Amino acid sequence: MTEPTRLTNRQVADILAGVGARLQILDANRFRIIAFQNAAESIRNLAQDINAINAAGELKNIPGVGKGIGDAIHHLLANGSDPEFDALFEQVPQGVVDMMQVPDMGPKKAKRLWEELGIDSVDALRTAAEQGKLRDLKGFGAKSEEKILKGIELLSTRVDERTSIGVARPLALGMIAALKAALPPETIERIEVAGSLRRWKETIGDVDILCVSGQPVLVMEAFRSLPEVAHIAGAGETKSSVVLGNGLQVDLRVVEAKNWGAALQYFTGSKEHNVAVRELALKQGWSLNEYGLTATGSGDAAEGEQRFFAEEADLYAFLGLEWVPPELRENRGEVQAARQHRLPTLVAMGDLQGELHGHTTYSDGTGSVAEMAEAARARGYRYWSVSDHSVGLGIVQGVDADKLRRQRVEIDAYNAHCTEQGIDFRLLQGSEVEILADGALGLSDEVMAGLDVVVASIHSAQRQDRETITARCLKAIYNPHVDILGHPTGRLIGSRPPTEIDMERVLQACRETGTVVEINANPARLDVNDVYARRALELGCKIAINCDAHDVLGMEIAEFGIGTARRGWVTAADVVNTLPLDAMLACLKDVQAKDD
DNA sequence: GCCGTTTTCGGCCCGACTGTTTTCAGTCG
Repeated sequence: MTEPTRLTNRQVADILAGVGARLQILDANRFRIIAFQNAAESIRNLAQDINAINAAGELKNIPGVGKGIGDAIHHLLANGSDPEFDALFEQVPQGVVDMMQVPDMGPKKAKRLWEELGIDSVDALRTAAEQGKLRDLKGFGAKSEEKILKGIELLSTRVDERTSIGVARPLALGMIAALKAALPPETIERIEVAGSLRRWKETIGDVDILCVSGQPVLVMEAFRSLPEVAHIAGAGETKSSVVLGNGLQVDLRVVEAKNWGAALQYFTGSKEHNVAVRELALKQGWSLNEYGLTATGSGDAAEGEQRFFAEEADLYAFLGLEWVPPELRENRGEVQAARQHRLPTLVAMGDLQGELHGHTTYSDGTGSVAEMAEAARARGYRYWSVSDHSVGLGIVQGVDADKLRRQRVEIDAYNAHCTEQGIDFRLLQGSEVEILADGALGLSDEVMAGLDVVVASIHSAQRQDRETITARCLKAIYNPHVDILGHPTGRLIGSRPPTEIDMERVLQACRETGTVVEINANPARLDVNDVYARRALELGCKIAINCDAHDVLGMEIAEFGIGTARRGWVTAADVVNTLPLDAMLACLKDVQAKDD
């Protein structure tokens, strides 16, 4: 019996989004459209495999999935297709859906161009615009053609539509610093990044900056004159949009001090979180916008009465909510938790006591053992684990048992120096041991037993099929000497997709064996991501937040790991490297085994 | 089509901007 090809969460989400887009073009009931879009987004952000959820008969537990969409997904997974969806995909060509990628081209325009001029692809759209065939259509003019051509151009030049937070954040902070420097000190009263950057999302669509100033025009002019600006996309009195050389769009909005709370809330998003908050406000008789609350007349306050909030927390409190940390604002249950005053106290930078995964010149790092130790101490860490690559990783000169012995001497000497000087710091000896293609490890059990911390990671044969790579990883997890699973999915944001590994089984095995799950803080990795981190907690796993530093500057990125952890609802108590040294070591497998 | 601190029906967020318009529809964030 042959099974249909197994659909991934992303594929199911894409199909549902495709259905939503086609319903939009066909001008279906707008709430039905939203339902498909919500379900697609919900499944895209799911930690568990949709097939497993389906097998357990729990599709309807997915937020946004009810009977109708649930049944359709069931069909889709069982047969590889759904008759109703197939008909929709047949009716509206993919090219017409693609046309909606062009800026300012929505479903209404796409539909009319398709129906009235037979345009059914972006290419056909370009040709028609070039030939001036669009201006005859009611509602279109020469300017529309120009705009469409420009939009198509933009589409083809912009390869990645989202920018890594690792790139966007320094750029945004740099622009804020430059803007302050360019203006008299008192011009800007407050300024902060908002949007997905403030939420520490792993990729950023565009940068939103919010500021309070009594002289908005002055601020706008200074902003548009910054040297990074390649193109000015919009220039209003309180709002400007610019595009930087790398294609990143940055929006700056100036508001009055009394609107700061509502404006910061509004521009931080996410859209889904804001919708949930506004719905809640409406139920209490208030309409919420970026300026504040306006009474609708359905509550106690007289219609039209306004409330302003200098701080975000005041707005949340007025609605009966705890202040929601930006990282949680994704409408993943945070509004309800805030109502019940049961939001978690998220892990913060200051909680980290040390790190358990980093490299030195013994493998592919550029800092010596002592240099890395000094850098760790400068950050206020109490411990840092030297975990160079083991043998088995082809491209890197790995560390074998012999080299480890020499390294141990160096580490012992550094620790002795700390003891003499009365310095409360301890270097640990570890390894980032290679999980080989067959699941064997790059070091023997005997050697690993002599190490303080063992991180096990996959760097090769990442294209193995789901079953193979999962079994390979499980073998490492069940090894009694492996303490931490390093960057579990192997993804590189924007350049390499995650392996096909079955994270649900991996996390369950980590829970069962007491293997710690890493959040690798490298902004190109952020692995595990926010969603898997939260799932790991649900299953009862422990987390480690590590920079995987390869040089002394490599420890500066810890904040990205913290941001990802916070997005995953992680508290300090969930993270082993927030513990003092002895308590942290007691969480690791080897020590537990020795105690037995 | 989904959902429930107005739960099995009747709701479902808000404002700015743009281009083509003489009052607005469409798009976006």
